[in-house]
Amino acid sequence: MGRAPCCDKANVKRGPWSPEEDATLKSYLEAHGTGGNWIALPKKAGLRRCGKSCRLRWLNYLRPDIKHGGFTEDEDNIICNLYNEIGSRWSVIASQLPGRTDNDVKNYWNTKLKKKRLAGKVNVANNSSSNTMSSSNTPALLGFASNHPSGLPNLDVYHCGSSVSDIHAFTVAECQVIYDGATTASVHNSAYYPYTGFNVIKSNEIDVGSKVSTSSISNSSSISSSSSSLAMDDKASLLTCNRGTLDEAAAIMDFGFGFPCDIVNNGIWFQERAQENPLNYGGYIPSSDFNYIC
DNA sequence: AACTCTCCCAACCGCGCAGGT
DNA sequence: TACCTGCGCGGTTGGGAGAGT
Repeated sequence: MGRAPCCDKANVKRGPWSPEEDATLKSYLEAHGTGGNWIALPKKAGLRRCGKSCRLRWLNYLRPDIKHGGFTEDEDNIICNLYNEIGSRWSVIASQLPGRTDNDVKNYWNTKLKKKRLAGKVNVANNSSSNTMSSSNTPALLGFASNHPSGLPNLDVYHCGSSVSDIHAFTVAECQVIYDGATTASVHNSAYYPYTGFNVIKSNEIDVGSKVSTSSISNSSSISSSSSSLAMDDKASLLTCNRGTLDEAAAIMDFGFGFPCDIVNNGIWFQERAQENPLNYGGYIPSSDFNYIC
């Protein structure tokens, strides 16, 4: 026996929505919300539509924060980079593009971007030498903006150049970690990590000895081990802080070569974070969401 | 002008999952 | 534990619009 239909298809209208239906649905939702039940909604709103159809119409078209119109080049690049990383998880990709829906992104990919990408007209972050890091840049520290909805804590802080596009390899001597000391203990349990002020830990307070085996992770690309920078080779070098509760959480990660994060256009892609919280944020954080501290 | 082809996107479909009973 | 129901997701389709002949 097949699955029961979600509604009585003989008695619901299908096909394109009329302006009157749009207005009815919109005014009902603005006045009453969904009530947590899309299936019952059309009857309450006086619409001869399937609940799923109402939901789709609202989410993909009527919502006030929907952005209609063409995609920007930045959006193209974000989509391509995320597609490279996670494939066709359109809802995850769309969550990184404010105002865009998964349907929008999916349609755009299938009709335009796939071809554009094949033609080589979209920048895609990869492990090539284009991400070569220079250690001669002015050191800077980079932390997440306060209350970032990704839940990523401020105490994951990264050493970089003067801008995201200028992130470079850090040397052991340059290592610093900044963290929010006040709420460290709750970081793993809190979706929102309140900023209450940074502390700075000098490099001599960091345990540089620990390495994390990446045997369960696909081989990452090699970073030169001959420089004074941290070498990754086939391991991920994490500098864990050895101060109490920060021991687990505070880490400096190396950049740009696949694991654990990549610089992508206008932001940074966190492979591990994507796995932790794939449904909502996908591990991509745009550069505008970072604080810069020199 | 008429017809055909291609592109685009709104909408539909069915499945997997989560939550409730 | 099993079943039911609703939600959310990704894949697919249908038809309108515009381009090409």
